Amino acid sequence: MATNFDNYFKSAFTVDNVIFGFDEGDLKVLLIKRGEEPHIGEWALPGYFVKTDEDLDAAAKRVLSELTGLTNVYLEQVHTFGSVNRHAFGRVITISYFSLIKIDNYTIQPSSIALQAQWHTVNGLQHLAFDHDAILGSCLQRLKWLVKTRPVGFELLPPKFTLTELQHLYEAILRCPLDKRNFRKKILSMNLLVDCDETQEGVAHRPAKLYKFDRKRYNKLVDQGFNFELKETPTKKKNTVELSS
Amino acid sequence: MATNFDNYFKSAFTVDNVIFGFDEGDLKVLLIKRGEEPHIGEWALPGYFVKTDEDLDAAAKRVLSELTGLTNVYLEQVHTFGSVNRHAFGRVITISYFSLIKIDNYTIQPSSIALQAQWHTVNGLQHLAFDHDAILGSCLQRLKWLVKTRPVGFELLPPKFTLTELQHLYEAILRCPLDKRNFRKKILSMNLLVDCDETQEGVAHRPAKLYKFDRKRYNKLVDQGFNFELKETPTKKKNTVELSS
DNA sequence: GGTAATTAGTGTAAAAAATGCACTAAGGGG
DNA sequence: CCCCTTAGTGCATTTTTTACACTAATTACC
Repeated sequence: MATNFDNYFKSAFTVDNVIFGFDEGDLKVLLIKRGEEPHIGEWALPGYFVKTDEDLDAAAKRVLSELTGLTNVYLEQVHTFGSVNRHAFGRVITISYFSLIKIDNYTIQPSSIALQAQWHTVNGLQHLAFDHDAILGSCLQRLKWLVKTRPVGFELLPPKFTLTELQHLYEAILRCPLDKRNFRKKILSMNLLVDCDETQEGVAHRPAKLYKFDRKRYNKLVDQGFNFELKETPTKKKNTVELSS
Repeated sequence: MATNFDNYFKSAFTVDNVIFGFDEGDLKVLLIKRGEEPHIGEWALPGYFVKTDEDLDAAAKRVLSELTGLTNVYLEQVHTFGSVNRHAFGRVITISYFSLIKIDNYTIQPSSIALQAQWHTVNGLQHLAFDHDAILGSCLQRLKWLVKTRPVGFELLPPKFTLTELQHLYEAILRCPLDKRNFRKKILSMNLLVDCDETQEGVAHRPAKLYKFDRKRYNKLVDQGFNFELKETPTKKKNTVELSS
């Protein structure tokens, strides 16, 4: 199909994918070291050009699966960045996505993109190539909002997990401590977890119960428009507002 | 600047702007009647191609000001739509924005875009050109979320307004009735409104007090991370969840 | 085998927020 | 002057949130 837009400015398009994982109590993001100019040697978000006949979501999925081999992953478009000078070699507009993966499932795929892929702890990350700091920032903000609004945390955990692991995940994303009893009460009251009738093994303390996420029930509640909001409880801090002045 | 991306697919890209207004108790959106193929004669969102040296937000602002003459308007990027076949004449990726304007300020600008611009009540709108139904839908959803989260409603009202007008605005956006006493309590407790010491004129009933939005105080509270959440109160409906099965 | 160390798991009371509800007040129109 | 219309106001009940400390189960170590 020859386009009729020959007189209009056209731009190259990429997708950049903020791939989140959770390991050792920390929120991680998968970055690749750039092997070419510009920004050679700097860490960057995995991304690639969108193809002629490819939908945007499909491009994001492709980037993810080329890198990790995973499909069927939580993926969401976040924001589009298109400043005139964001790429030194010409105008490139990028559509940012984030995805949530279970880090255990991740095995590096031999591919051109993935030559230098590595997980990085999100907190305290160095400067990234291009405007990827801003992209990561906006995805983090979205994830923070999402986790308070929908029970997506499960996407980042192995199929069976303990409530403490889940709490640590929430704490890592929200970056605030939560009260154990209140957290459990709230999570369990949603009835989204199924007790596996199993316990942790190989730990040097009382083993915790393992739970699974009940996706069917979740989908049902979503259909009913149920509100999953989870309010944070930054222990020992009042959230009062100055009404004076 | 000659780009280095000659080997990559490039696409034309546009911004589409969902311009919301509020009048006669209804949420409105400004649409234009297409004067050319494809979709000639259908109603569409105002939008235009982004220029070579133009940032995305700037393009959205340009579309808005060419059409309405307004600048300094609430504007937010929402989502990018880029299905391969969304435009019959070639691939066009569009970045959608929405803006909130005070409908009184709107005077149609003589411009090529605006030949056939008209306000339409959002509720019960007919089919729009291209995928503009989906674009409008996502902007509506975002507005709904925003109005519950931030006091942006004021952007749609004249500088001085009554609490009843404000309530009707919220009801129009959220599409549910609110309790008058609870709504007023909640809104006033945020201390964002200033009593103008004036009342309505020319109404055939008890005149209402006029209020102004206190933007300074709002900015202050935003800095403090204050939570403006306003929960809806769909009168006489319990929000209980089935815990069985 | 006993004890120390470590994390799991549990309930209640107080405070804050949300909800439901109905009458009086003020002005214009006839 | 009465009627109509919308403005404006408070309280009691229910629900949600918050703060908080001890016992239980297991391994490691001596």
